[in-house]
Amino acid sequence: METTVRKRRPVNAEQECCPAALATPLAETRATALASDFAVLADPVRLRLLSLIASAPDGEACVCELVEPLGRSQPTVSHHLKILAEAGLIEGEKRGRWVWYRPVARRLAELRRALD
Amino acid sequence: METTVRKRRPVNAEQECCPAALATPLAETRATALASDFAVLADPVRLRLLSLIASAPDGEACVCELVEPLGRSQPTVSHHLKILAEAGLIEGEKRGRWVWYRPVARRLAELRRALD
DNA sequence: TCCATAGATAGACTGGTGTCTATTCATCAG
DNA sequence: CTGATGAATAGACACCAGTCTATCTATGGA
Repeated sequence: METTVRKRRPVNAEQECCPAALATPLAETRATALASDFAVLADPVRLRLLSLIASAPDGEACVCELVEPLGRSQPTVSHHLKILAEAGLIEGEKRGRWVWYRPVARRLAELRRALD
Repeated sequence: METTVRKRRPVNAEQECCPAALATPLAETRATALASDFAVLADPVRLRLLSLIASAPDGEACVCELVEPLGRSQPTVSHHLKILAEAGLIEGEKRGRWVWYRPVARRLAELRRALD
């Protein structure tokens, strides 16, 4: 598994990747992009999905493990996973009949930085 | 102005105020609350309002200064300010005919922490 | 080859949200 | 007291987003 040594970044990666968004007036385009990212997080099901995936044993979880604890239908869960993936907050990998999702730490750090 | 010495907190206030939300499976109630907070940030006008207020000379701005740069009607701006204030992300103070808004840093830090 | 199963897609329905105009409320100047 | 102005509220409208059921696609076992 190459999850941890993906690209070899220094510890202060967040400092170089993206500016603190609130320290200076946001341009409309950047505000729109940021808002789209936060909109992805603005749903309890997706937040729980993220937390379930991030806290899974190997840092990844298959869809079959996610449907039941969420209490939503399988298509609904699939729908939310797609939204998270399109936002780059998770990424999926198909292995056999199962798809395994894992969080994209860099993107989460990016959003965290935006609130500085 | 008592903005800076509001309650006297140590520097590591974020460590004690709220757990990292993604490190453990989120309970439904907490997920719902967090989602509501992110929903407030999921709008470009509100993000620009936050950035305008946070980057204003004295860390505060009156409504009259915000309407024009946003290109939205005064009631629309007022509407968004209300949403930000109800979420506790900003707070307003009426002085004379004007209302001055400033960011609530503690709340922003809280949300930042939630993405750990 | 055929069936069972994991997951994605399609389409419909409903509730919520951003925006506006019109109006009201509050504060100060004269 | 009265008029002007900064800000909030009310109500209407259009659009988007979350959920479901039904269906389709793909993979592996027998």
